[in-house]
Amino acid sequence: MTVTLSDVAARAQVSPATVSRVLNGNYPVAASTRERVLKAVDDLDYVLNGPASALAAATSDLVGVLVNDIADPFFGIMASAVQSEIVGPGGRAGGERLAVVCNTGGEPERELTYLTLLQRQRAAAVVLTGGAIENEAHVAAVAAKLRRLAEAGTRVVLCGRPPVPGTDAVALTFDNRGGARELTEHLLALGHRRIGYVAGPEERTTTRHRLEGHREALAAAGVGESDGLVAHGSYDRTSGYGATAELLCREPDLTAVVAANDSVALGACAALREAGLRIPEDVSVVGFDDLPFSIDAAPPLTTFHLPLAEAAARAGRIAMGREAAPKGRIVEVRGELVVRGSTGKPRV
Amino acid sequence: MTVTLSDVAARAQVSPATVSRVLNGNYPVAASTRERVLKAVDDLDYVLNGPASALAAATSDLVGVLVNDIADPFFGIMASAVQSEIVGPGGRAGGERLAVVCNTGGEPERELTYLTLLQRQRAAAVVLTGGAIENEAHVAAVAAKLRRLAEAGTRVVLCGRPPVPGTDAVALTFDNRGGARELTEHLLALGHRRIGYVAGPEERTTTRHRLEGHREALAAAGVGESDGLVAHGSYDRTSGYGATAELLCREPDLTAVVAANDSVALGACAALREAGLRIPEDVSVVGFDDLPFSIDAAPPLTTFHLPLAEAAARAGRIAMGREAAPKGRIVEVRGELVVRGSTGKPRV
DNA sequence: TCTTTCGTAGCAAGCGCTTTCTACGTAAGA
DNA sequence: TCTTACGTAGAAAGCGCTTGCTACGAAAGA
Repeated sequence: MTVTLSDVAARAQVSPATVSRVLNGNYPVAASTRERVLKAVDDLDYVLNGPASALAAATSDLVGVLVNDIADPFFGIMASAVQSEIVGPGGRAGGERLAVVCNTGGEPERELTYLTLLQRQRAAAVVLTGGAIENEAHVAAVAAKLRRLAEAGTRVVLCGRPPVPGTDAVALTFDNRGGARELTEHLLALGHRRIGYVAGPEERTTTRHRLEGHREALAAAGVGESDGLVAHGSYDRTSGYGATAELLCREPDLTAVVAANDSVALGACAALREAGLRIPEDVSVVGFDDLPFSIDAAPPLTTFHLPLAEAAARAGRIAMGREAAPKGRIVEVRGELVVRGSTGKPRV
Repeated sequence: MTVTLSDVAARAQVSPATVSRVLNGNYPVAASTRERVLKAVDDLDYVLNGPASALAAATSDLVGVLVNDIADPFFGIMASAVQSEIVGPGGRAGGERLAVVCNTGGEPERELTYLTLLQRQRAAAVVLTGGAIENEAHVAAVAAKLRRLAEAGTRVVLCGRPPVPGTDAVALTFDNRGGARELTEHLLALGHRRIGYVAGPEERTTTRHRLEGHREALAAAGVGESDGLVAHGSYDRTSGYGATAELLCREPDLTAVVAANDSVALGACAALREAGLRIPEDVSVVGFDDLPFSIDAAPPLTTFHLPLAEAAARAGRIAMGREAAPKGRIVEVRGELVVRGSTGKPRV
């Protein structure tokens, strides 16, 4: 019923082997023969059977991309960049690779499940994005999985995620700690002393690193930090809104809020505004990531720019073997402080 | 080297057939046997070979999702929703399906290429999101491809995309025309008469429908529309910025701008503000889609809310056969006008 | 007691492709 | 002229799984 290789072979009056070789272009075939085959392919509207091909050749053209939440532009941008780099070998028509995007929702089990599913598909490569979950058992499980994948020939690259000890997965990390430090230093330089911090979910490397950077800056400036000034939440706007309202309750006279990321910052702004506070006259706010929308916020967000697309593109290229892995297999991607309208001197 | 079914079979002292049946759970196996098999699977850390399984069973657990741009939350939200609904049959552990997200960039060839790639993978289903390209040849080519896919047993669902004649693909369409009409009616009701329109790219159904809705409203109100008031661009912020600046040049005294979508509206706001105009005191702005960030814009955007996640989730369920297709195979998803701070009465 | 039925398990034939190895004709070297 | 080499094509053996069919013992019905 569906057209197979041998149907094409029959029509072109050659053996199936020859058709396969024409299609893969990895073996010399006389021009006239090739043409005949190509014509037959066209006539019959033949499409290769991927699974059969993958089985026989023991390779696949699937590339997995693990993200926490594809609806979040932070991950969308990276997924997009990875995808644009995973073109197939030789650039042959139709020879492209397919990106399998897996939404883990930040849940450990789903992360492992998807890794197994990708292993089952014999994925050519896997790119893991976003911060990792900090849980000994889970980290060990992930390490084991990544080792298995690597053994099976799947290239593993981490993007914006800390290295996984015990594996030789390439890691492109983000300077979360340094970025947070710069952001807080910026606020301190403006004269702020009572600085609230709306953190991301606990047990996440990204959350911890950013919070650590913040604390480093405070400590370096000799500013004490009361526990009352840190609230945890998730990485979305709603959470930023709620956490900020709570912070405001605990410490009505804070003059600045450091948010875990830009979305959270937007939520924080909304909460602040609702409390009758102006930004930045009454309270300064900073985000993190510099997602596209942060420039359009009211006021535009001071934040820490992360070159997400560039980093992910590089991760994609490394995953495809089109770029050498950095020496040491680990490299930190630099970000940059972007000062916009959401920060200013504290009210007196 | 890698563990195969028969390795497991050997260890569990059963035939490969039995192992397969335990794993698929589609054939009675004695509890004691099953247990033995499961233990062997666990001991050997066995992972099924997806391609082999797909070949033998002539089915796959891949679901394609075509999007224009996964970095755009409009598509990210839909992709996420589809993905959350494509769980496998019976909810068996590891029995989940994988979402293959294909970024077409709105290019016709890439759309076809990806469709072919998904056909090659024998995808279980394909969900096409976003507006379609209006080009006779392309539409015909897509229709042919969708027919082929359907023949091969791949379920095809369109989400936010007009039906494709000549196929029986289920279509969940968005009310782009009606939404645009409501938006413009809202502006007209406020008293606006000189309304600029920043349209999306040409040859796109979404662009055309929204523009038509806008014109319908103008016509119904007896307001003439000069060509000078419409500018085309892409669906992003930058484009909205540029097009608005241009519009402002051509018609300095316009009092409202209708944008093709929220991102474009944000760009429009930026251009307006740079021209020294206040929103909405001097110029009102409306977006479309009601993406999460539009509530945080300055000022919050009046826009037309599209239930993207709900629609895409439904599309996913229909694609998986977990929900019956709507009768007629076509249904229009309703949206809703959301009035926020970016619109007001025109200046006098 | 003899058959029928049921519950389990194995055999073996593929699924559609890739690839090694072999074969064959012709051009080049001796 | 005879060999060697080369370029090209085919035969056939799998790749690792699924599944229709057969087989066989035990329970149930006659």
